[in-house]
Amino acid sequence: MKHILLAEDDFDLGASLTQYLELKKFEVTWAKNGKEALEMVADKNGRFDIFVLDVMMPVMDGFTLAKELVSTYPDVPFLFLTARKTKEDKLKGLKLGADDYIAKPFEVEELVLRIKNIIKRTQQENKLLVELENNAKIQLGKYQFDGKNLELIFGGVVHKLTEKEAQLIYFFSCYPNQLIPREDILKKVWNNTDFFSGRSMDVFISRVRKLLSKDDNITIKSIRGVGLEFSLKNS
Amino acid sequence: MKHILLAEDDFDLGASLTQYLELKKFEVTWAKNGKEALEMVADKNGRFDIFVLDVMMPVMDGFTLAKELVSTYPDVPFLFLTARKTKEDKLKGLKLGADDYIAKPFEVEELVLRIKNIIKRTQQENKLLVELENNAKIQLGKYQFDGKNLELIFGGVVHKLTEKEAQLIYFFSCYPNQLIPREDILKKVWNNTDFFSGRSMDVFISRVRKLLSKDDNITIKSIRGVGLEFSLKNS
DNA sequence: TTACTTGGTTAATGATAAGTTAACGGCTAT
DNA sequence: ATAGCCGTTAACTTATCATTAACCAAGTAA
Repeated sequence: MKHILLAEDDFDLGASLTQYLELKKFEVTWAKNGKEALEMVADKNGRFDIFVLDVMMPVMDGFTLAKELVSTYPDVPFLFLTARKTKEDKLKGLKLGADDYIAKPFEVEELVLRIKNIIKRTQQENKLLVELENNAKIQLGKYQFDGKNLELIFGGVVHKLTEKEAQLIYFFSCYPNQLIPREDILKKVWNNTDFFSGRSMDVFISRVRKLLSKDDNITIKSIRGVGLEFSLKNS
Repeated sequence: MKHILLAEDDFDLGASLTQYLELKKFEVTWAKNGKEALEMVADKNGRFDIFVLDVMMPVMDGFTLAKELVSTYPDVPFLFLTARKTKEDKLKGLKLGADDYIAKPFEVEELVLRIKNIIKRTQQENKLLVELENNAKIQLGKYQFDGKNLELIFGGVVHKLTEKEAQLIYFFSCYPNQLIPREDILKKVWNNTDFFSGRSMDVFISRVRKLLSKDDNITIKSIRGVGLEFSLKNS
């Protein structure tokens, strides 16, 4: 069962969210403010699958809370709930590394979807990471990708990769055949979503395309204004 | 069967780790604090394959425990579990010679992987060490390496090595044809990962390259920002 | 159409990691 | 003491690689 930490000061909203999420088979720990949240997380040594944080809370606000949390538990994904829908707020949230951002009022069903999505993604990434640690080479069409030794192998020929190239390829192979928002890649691989990182990413995508061009079944197509899709047709 | 000493005061975590590790066919001895751990290790004369130590424990903390353990059983690898993921802690751990460092919360699966990795590495190194202790010479391409007598022999000609040169060559020969992170070499050969040790290592790598340059099938190539690869083509 | 945006590609740039050689300084053994 | 050895530090050079810039092509809204 997935364990959610919910930090929400509003009693009504908190109670109904808790109830609904439990209905959806999540285990929910509900903290009424940031300080309480920190204590509850520490109690469990941070063993949560996701943190869901309200931005506006007394005692300690969501942003401050998030900052504390990431520093201690960098591997747990988190998303913000907020009444304000300003762009600055969103940016502030993303800068902290938030995995998502939902503006109140929202449909509970949508929150559940997003939570599920984030947890799924996180697990996906961990799964492949484990595979890599195990020395396993990942098969990408006719290529073999060895993320540990930074190698891309095609027909017995080994091509050395740089770290960033490898990271990007690794990230793509986590999400084959699905649309990946540019923002997500930037956050994960560049830890940064500014303009220049974006351009830098474009350069790397161009390179990776070239590196993987020997197999026609691998394509990286871009969806203007949204993101990229790494397709792997298995012929 | 590999034998793990687990020092962990948290009952829940300790119990679940023990259970999981046993499931993965490890023999687990679980100590609830540092003092108990020392006794248990002494009981078995230190015959463990790895020590897994929680940093924060009552009676005797993980760092103190580790210090005691390395002084008596320097050959057993160990890793730290810790809730805090501060840089100082990590550095403190590495200074003590820790082989790894896992921040809570972690996936149990990840812990298993790291444990396996460390044990594998240690065995790899021990295997060659035994080889050296016994018949004293390792074949490296056209060279013979005698780590015990600090000699490198090429075509009957004996070249005397210094201790560090020998250690480095020995370390490389443990991991032929794979990327070795700089940090790993520094930890093992220099017991230190600071800037100057790194530069010192560069000097030695340069020397070793020269020493081994008479056989074209031996190369030490560096992967910027990551590490080195000692390749041994057998022609 | 025009004006503007987004992304692709290539080349130039600059930061910094690594390579190399030499000088230094703490030991040890004489 | 002192000469020699050896690991470290320093100084300088070279190479690598992510970033930035510059220029293009394809989309999109007016």
